[in-house]
Amino acid sequence: MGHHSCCNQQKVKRGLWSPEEDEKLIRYITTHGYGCWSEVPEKAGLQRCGKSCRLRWINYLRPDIRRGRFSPEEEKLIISLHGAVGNRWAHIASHLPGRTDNEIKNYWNSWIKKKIRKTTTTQTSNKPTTDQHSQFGYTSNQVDFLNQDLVTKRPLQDTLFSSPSPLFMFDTGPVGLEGIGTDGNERPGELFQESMGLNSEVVAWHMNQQEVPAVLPLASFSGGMDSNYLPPLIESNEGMAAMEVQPCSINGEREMGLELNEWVESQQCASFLFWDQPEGPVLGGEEIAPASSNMGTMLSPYPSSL
DNA sequence: AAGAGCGGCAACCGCATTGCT
DNA sequence: AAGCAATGCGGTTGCCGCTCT
Repeated sequence: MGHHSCCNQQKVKRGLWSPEEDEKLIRYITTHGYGCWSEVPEKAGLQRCGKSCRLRWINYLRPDIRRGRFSPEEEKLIISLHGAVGNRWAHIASHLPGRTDNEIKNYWNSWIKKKIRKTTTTQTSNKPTTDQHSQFGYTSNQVDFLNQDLVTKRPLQDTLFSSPSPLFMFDTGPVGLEGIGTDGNERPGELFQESMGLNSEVVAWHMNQQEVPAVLPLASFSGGMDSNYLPPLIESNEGMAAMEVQPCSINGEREMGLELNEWVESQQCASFLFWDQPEGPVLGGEEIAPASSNMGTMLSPYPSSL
């Protein structure tokens, strides 16, 4: 198609929407719905193409839209989901109620990249420290991964969703990975890098137990999922997106004295990101992220490089 | 004060996908 | 099965406001 059929009409207006146009579109959609977007402009008295109307409604005018700054929890969720599915903005947006793909895409392309570059610049001249990363809300392992993603543009979802291994594991325990590692000095970034060479993936979300009581059987995640699959999110009582959880044996393995990377390997896991740990120090006494979140610890997985 | 540079973001473009005939 | 139209999606553009010099 050279031209969009919906935009073939003459004198279609382009550019920013005026308040009057917005009002017309809102009035029409709220009374008639939007069964066929190509019919909307004419019926609503707008000199726009249907596609433009749809975009305007979905991204800015629909009543359940959520505007304003992204919360730390949303930001973390975006980064985590982006690591899992790549630039599939609509997919990511589906896990952030009220947010649009366009908004998330813009956010990623400006704010998050800027943060990462800023951190990377610092990193090149100085050995990274926990403080440097936590000033932006990222741990070193997150930054490492994101840098890699930005540089290589590797289509991560290909490896993630083609893996025969269990893709998702969940830990409802209040301490999760606390104490994993035998020397007491391991940093999350090092653990992350060490685990990058493995060939399978796992998603492990360690959620706050009080907020996320639901349990889903692990088997429901381990096979037959289509390429669009992500575990379902549920709403906590604070309005945050949270993932349903399933107990796993992290603590048990820790008690057996395994290093985390060994444990990861034994579980056919590839890599992890570590989010907030509001319970206090973890991983050998290191606080791995600023305790700014009340979301609980969230472990986000990334597929290993092949 | 003014203009150049930059970044954020709304909107567009083109391709992919879906659904209908 | 093929063709077409509508919709969905991600990449990109370009305007506008802010900051810097």
